[in-house]
Amino acid sequence: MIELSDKVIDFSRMEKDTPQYETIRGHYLFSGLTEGEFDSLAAEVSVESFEKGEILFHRGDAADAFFFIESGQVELSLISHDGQKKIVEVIAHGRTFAEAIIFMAEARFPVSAEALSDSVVYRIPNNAYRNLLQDNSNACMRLLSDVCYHLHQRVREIELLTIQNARSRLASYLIDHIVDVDDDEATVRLDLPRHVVASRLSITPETLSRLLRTMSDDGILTVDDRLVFVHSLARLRPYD
Amino acid sequence: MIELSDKVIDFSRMEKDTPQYETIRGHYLFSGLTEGEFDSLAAEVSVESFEKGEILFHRGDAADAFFFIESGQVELSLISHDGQKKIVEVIAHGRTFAEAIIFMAEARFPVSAEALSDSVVYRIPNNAYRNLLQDNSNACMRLLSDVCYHLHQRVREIELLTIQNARSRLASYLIDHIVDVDDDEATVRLDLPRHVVASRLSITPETLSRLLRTMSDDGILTVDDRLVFVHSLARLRPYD
DNA sequence: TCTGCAAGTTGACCTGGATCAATGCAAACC
DNA sequence: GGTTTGCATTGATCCAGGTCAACTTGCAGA
Repeated sequence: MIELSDKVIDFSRMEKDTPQYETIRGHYLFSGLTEGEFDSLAAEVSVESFEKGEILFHRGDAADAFFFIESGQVELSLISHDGQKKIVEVIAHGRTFAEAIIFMAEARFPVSAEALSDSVVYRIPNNAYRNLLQDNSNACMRLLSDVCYHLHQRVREIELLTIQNARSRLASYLIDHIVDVDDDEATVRLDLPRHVVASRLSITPETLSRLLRTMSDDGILTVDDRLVFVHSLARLRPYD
Repeated sequence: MIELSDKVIDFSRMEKDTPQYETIRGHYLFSGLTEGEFDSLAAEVSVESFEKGEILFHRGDAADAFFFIESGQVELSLISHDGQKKIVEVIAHGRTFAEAIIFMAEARFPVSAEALSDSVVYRIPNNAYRNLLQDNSNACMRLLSDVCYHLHQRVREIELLTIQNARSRLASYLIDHIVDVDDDEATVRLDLPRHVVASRLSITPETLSRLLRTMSDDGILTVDDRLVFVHSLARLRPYD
């Protein structure tokens, strides 16, 4: 980690009316806490900056904290012995990640995390947060439903990987990233570089390129850099 | 569901010193409850019997309860539009399933459940259990770590599906089902029919058969019905 | 004992998507 | 300006694993 000393703020003394404060305070993991609870937690939070490509942690590292992204993007990935990488998820501003390890006994990160762009994150110690939950069943329930949501997302991904092919997975991805719908047409914004999208879909960049090509040739959609105009949602998903 | 009336017991009046009572009481989701809490929960639990092949629920059904298996086996599966089925998990005696939906707002089962053999299950209403958690942070924490465990299992499965091939997945499966190790040798017991194992590994029965054949031809292992004798764990996993 | 019927095996063949390699192309740098 | 560097596209080829079909085996029921 590179300490950009002028950027690293002392979290516990953060002004309470800044947008940064508002964002994290509004996050569902913290919005249920009282002012006092949050302040005591804030005293233990540290702020860290990472340059694009820097590793926040490796899979298997001891996990004693989770993270909130103040700015930038972080990819969570799995890496095989022969160097292959699969991006499980990309987390951006205002979201937390690795919060599911708060409750693991012998906690180790199940994925690796790498900054996709220059990023600033808040590191929140598991202990500190866990102590707060001890007598705050409200926050406890929120965390439970958060973790359950993640669990279902993973089940959905397993479904996409096993009983759907690359073409269907791309269709699902496009539908998930629609920014505007008009009846059977839609506009999709790909917020990530092509090779990252490909990895999320567990395909190669070549296959992604070819799939978009053939869909485009078939008149189903038009690609303009990171914008995709879907002309027929019906034809995008033949089944369902 | 077939009501095998002579088998369906009134759970709330179950004798407290039966093995059935001991088993469910010892389950981590219930062991943290006081006698009184458990009794009030038991009043809402119903007992249901299913014959082999019967469906407990379909994916997408409204989910207002989770289950504890008293006897038999239940498969959790995903089914695609064209009828393909992928078995996500097989649950047997003494374990719960679908407990992760307790906290979903608009709760729907993310998978389908079917009895693999004749089974007796206890149906536990979400509401009843959730109410107990409200002021029992101990039980709450247990559930949290349970759900986190499942989440990590799913992440592990995604890893196996994306960055490992069929051969490696089978190796992992065999290693997970070892019943006895002796240095570099091991005995594995396959507790499920071949085609179920295949589905769990997201391969066809044909491929499973062929993989075992070639491993057997290579002298890595010997297959005797549902028993597999691994002669070299080292050669089973070339990497790792 | 015969007669399904479902599970498992084996062989022949096919195909979706990976791999390898060449090219384009834009931003970043000297 | 030119050069480097890294992502994206395209074509040619390959292969793991699926599909289809034939055959075997074991067992449940009449």
